[in-house]
Amino acid sequence: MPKKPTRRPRDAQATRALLLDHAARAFADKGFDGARIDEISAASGINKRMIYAYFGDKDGLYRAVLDERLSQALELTSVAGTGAPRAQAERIIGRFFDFLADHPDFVRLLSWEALSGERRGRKILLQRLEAGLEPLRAVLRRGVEDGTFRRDLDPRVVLLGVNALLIGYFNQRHLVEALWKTDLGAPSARAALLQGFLRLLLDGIGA
Amino acid sequence: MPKKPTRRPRDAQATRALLLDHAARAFADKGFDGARIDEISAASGINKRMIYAYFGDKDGLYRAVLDERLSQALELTSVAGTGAPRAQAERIIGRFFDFLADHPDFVRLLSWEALSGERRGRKILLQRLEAGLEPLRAVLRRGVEDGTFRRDLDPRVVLLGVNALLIGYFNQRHLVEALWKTDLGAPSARAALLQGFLRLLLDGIGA
Amino acid sequence: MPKKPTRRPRDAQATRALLLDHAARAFADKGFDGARIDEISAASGINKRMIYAYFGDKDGLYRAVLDERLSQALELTSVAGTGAPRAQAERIIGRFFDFLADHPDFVRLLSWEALSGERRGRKILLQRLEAGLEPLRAVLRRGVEDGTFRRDLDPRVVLLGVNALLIGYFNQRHLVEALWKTDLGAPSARAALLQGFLRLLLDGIGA
Amino acid sequence: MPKKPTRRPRDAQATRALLLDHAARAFADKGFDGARIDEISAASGINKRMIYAYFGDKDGLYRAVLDERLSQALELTSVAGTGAPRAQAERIIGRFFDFLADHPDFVRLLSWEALSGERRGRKILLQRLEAGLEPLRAVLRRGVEDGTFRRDLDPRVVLLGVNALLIGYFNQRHLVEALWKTDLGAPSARAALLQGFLRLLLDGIGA
DNA sequence: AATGAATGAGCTTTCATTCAT
DNA sequence: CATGAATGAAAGCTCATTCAT
Repeated sequence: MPKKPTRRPRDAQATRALLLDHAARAFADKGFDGARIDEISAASGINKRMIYAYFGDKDGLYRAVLDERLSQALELTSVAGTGAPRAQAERIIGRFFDFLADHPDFVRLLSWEALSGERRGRKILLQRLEAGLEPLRAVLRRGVEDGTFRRDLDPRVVLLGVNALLIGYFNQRHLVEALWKTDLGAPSARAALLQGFLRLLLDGIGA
Repeated sequence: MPKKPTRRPRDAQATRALLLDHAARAFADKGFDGARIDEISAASGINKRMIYAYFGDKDGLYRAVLDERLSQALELTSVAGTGAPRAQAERIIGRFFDFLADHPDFVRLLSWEALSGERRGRKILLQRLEAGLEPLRAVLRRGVEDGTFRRDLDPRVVLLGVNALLIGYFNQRHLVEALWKTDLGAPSARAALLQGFLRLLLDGIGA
Repeated sequence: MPKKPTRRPRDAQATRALLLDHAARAFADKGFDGARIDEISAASGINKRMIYAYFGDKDGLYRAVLDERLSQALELTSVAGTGAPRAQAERIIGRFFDFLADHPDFVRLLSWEALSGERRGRKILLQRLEAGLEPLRAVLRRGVEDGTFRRDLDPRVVLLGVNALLIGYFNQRHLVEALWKTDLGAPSARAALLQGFLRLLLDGIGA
Repeated sequence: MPKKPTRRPRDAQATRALLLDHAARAFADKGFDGARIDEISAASGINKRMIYAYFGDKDGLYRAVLDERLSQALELTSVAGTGAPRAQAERIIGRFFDFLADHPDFVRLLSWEALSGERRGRKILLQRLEAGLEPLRAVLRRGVEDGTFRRDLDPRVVLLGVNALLIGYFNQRHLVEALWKTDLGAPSARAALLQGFLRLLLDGIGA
């Protein structure tokens, strides 16, 4: 008789990663308070106990998810580019746009954290996010110096604007699609949208 | 025999309003899952049972809070203005800015709802919000027609931008203040910030 | 049709007392770590939740039990007597003996606490116990002065001895009975035992 | 390929002894229910699995600890002495006193067991303990016969008294020290205390 | 022989909700 | 109307124990 197929990975790294993955999904989906340890455990097929072995408690798991996703984000979005300020700014923002488009969980995670984080003293978030946009800040400064951009431009406001606009959009993407009655996932629509954002951010609305 | 020390509140309406108020604070603070019926009852000094009498259940209370706050918002921000498109756009956005600055609970409520809402089928939100910016849409259209604004301007993108930028900012206001090391509540700083937002939204970053 | 006989006391004081009672039994029986909240709740027929409402947590319940039982003990054993030191000492010790004999749970509670208490910083115990024997201390001092007792008598050692002997005995009563093959609960045996203890404590073993 | 970093301890006996040692400390410290297999394993640096290999389960480990410590105690306290009954009694009790003073873990182990033991059917304890004091019993009997001790002396009560007093004291030693505000570990204080105990046990309190 | 990952049962605690007064 | 005691379901977390390597 074949024994029960007790599938036990016995690979700590893999188990950890699997848990982290399902936890990310759960936290992104329902937030910290809404996510359920039991569900994460069941979904990943890994015993609940392991979560506590690896991450201490629910909060530890949450923190681990946040850290991991955040450093992944910073890594994938970091660009060191050359060229004219305007073109470079477009490239950086475009890169950020693409990353967010491809990582909806990350966007939601970020948004939950922004709302609930203060109470827990985990303000690292926006800081690191803006740090991730440091290259953009440099480009803006350079652009102001060489006259490409407005003299009175406040880079901080621009950074805030980029973050708010892009994250705000991707956060509500499905809702926006419903409102606009378009599928914004298709490559062409996506490109057009990015153009719209860039025009707004870079040129404003004036003629 | 001493009589029962039953203390009757003034009337049902007042009780309801009081509950709604404390519930709003709680939901704004910790979100739907994080808020506690017990805490709302304790904070408002009104018996838990009343919440169920008036609102049915936690979800009903939440919905009531949302409805009440949303209609209040629409009422307070509706502007029917005349004048040049540019000036009028500034006025509308400024009004929205002021409202959000003065109603931080509303901003948070909105954001929580945006994150958790889909599961509960309360998508009314952004819809009504954009409806509230309908005047701005009209102004934009007019401005495009008379050549004040860009030909290829997509009003929807602008509306999204206004919403995202302002709500995104006020949502993280304390964090942004910490990052920038300024108190953005003072009238002058507040006015300057609004100008910065308007410049970005209306003129972009170009020279 | 008669409804289910959901017996709900709805009497906070009674409920509290009932819980305290069953908790005392459980803690006395198995100690803090061995006692089970579920069992206490089931045995008393009161919902688990109430324990947390009244006592906060398991530790709070334990503390409440200890406090209540201890003050009861101090109350019941306090004697203000007159007469010759020797006779008075006998009466005080006899009273203590009787109390312990009649409250086996108290004895065990005390012993568990003595063992596990240090870690929790609840050393109040022996202190209060010796405080309860304060009258005996006074009698000893008086007896030393008037020559009834030894000059070099150390009252503290006697107090310790009384405590240790009596509590030590009642703690192991069943075991002692098995060893000695007698029933020490019967009135006559009990009186004889007390006499034995008094002789040992007061007269020692010498001829 | 690097080899597996398996570190083999010297031998099975040493491993067993090490485990027993740390287990004794843990059980003495927190009792059976309070002790943690994980902690014992971690403290001794020996894999948890070994505990199960050597002792079967937690209960087996506990029993092993108890047996080992108990036989060690009996061995170390056995005295075969000669001389006058009174002097000999003092020597036996003194020996017991010294042993308990030097083995605080043993004292606590004994006390935990006395409390929780019945349920587990390990009553051997006090039996063996009194057996250990068999020599004292013989001396007492001899003393009664030759008129050194009281006619009506009940040796069993004395044995109980010696046990209760000494174990009761060493069990609460730190607490007693705090109450009396003395360090009872210093040789002189220790000797004085023993004298006090002996006087109480042998001479009582009378003048 | 030895390791460390994995497990299931069961523990304490919390929560929205209801009932008796 | 109003109260606060009471409840069941389920949450987070812990433990002794076993399995695969």
